[in-house]
Amino acid sequence: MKPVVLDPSFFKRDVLEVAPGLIGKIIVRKFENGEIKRYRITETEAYRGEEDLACHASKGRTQRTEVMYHQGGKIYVYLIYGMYWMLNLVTGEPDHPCAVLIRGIEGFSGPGKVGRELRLDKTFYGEDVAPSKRIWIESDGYEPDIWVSSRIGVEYAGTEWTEKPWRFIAKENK
DNA sequence: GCGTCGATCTAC
DNA sequence: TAGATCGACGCG
Repeated sequence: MKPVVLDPSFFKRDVLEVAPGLIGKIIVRKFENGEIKRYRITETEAYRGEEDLACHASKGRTQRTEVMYHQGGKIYVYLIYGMYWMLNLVTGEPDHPCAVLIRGIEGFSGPGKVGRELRLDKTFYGEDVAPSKRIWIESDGYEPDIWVSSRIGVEYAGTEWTEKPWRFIAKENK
């Protein structure tokens, strides 16, 4: 099937639909030299609103979390441990601060490696996910079976939120 | 202003 | 199992 660019409406749904929906989709990165690379998404995690203590928005609306309060289809990046840029895609309607963390793409397992491969930096913050920009998503109709588990590295949020089955992995990849 | 810590990865 | 490395956040 010929790849089609995902419509912005894809992201304006609940993050618990978008996160598994992104598994098997293709993330496209246009680099500064014009080179375009495509990577199939193999792993995602959902972060869902202020009540989700693992979500950065649980701290409220700040300069850092601002973009999550916008409508779906924008990029939320942040620096972690002083060296890794995490790639997130904002989902849902305005004032519902949710985002999907891209934890893995084909050939690169782990969100830090994803950010490094895609050469992210702070200038991606708030950018639209669109072919006119540097990052967008395509579908070629491939829909792998999905494995679900709890989220990684969010123990600080307490067991209620750590145990949510909000991590999605392409089964063949596992 | 200052201390703490993090949605990670790598090497020892 | 600890170190890299720095911005956001909380406290004062």
